[in-house]
Amino acid sequence: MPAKPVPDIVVARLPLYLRALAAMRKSGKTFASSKEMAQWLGMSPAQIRKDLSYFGEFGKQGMGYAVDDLQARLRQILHLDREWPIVIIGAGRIGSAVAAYPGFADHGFRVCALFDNDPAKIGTCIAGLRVHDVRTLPEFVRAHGVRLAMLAVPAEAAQAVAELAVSAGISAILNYAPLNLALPDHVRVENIDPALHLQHMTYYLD
Amino acid sequence: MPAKPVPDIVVARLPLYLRALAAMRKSGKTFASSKEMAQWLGMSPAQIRKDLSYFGEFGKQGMGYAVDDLQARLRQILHLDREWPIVIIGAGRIGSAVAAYPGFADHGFRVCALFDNDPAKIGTCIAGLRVHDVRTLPEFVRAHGVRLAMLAVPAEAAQAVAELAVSAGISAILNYAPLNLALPDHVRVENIDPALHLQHMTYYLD
DNA sequence: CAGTGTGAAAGTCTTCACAGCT
DNA sequence: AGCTGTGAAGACTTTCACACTG
Repeated sequence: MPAKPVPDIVVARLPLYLRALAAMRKSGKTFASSKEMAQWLGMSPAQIRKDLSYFGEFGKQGMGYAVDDLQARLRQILHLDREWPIVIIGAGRIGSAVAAYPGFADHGFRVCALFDNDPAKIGTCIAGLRVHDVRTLPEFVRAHGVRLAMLAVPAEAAQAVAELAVSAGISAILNYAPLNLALPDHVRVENIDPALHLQHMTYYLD
Repeated sequence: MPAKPVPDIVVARLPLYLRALAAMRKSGKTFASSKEMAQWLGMSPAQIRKDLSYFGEFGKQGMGYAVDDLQARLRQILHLDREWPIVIIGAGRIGSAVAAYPGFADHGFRVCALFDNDPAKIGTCIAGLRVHDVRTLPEFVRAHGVRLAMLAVPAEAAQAVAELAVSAGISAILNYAPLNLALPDHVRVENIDPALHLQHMTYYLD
């Protein structure tokens, strides 16, 4: 759809717009201007308009954007107009916490299984989900057409497990392990590391 | 120390360098070149050199950087040469998971208390930590000189609780609630939202 | 008019490429 | 030879400012 290539940084902001729109909707608004959304999100109106303009002309002059409409368009653009199955690899503390987090289901992601290599965990249930042997991961991923994985294993194991996942068909990984995964270019990786954020913030203290 | 103002984006990468150095050290190296670190981190050597040059000349020509030395310098720069007490606000699923995560202590952060407003939780222990009444937060923060907080309350409550924390002396917040906190400029806020990352990645699927 | 969409300007960040040190 | 530190170039991002529209 986009005539010109869309910068990744712009794509990264679209989910924020979706979040702002959800808030607008909850407060009963049917139209939202770039200014209102910008205020809610703590960013500039111009940036929102420019970002959206990469994908089309969604606004009405003098009115702003129709909330429902823009929400639907953004969902299409982000491929959120369907349900995405996800697997969680690693059933330790982080994996369990992530599995129990309801915020994914709310956004159209369905966590459908956990994987671990610890025999003591395999076969048990965590947050209502069965823990499978990680060796059965490829089979499971292929059978269910899973594309997304959240990786919550110890750093030492992460690279090998990630490669296993990718070879089975996983093409996007949300990585909680504190290292850089080296994977083929066609695989998207995003990292989450709270410790990194804390270390960043202490720079500004004192 | 820095003669020229350091871009925030550069500060954000320093913890990554610390992580690379820890890995180098574990594998017994005493010197690390920008090239080696860059490879480990998946970035360019030039960027590492430029980033470090904001803070001084730490490298030895022809050798690279002395691992231990650079590690110590970066720790100083990031104010990680001390222990930082942290409070966690919100003892629900996320707060509990974060409290149990050992990764903070490993990096010099000491989680020292949890706060909640649910009478059923107050007084109990989670991950070995007492859950306090959130109304006693200001008192606690002042008494212990806490500057850092992790915020893990429902979105509706987040802004009010954040203001309470800031008025008590908190000056940096790691926010897990899915909204933009509006706080005075002197307060640093960083956000963690896994759902946002997933929504970002699905753009590139199919 | 209020508010979009957008070129052009300004600002920021990354990479290049090379002098200079060990 | 090998690698740092760094101006200058290049790439990317944000902001400005205004023509245009319902």
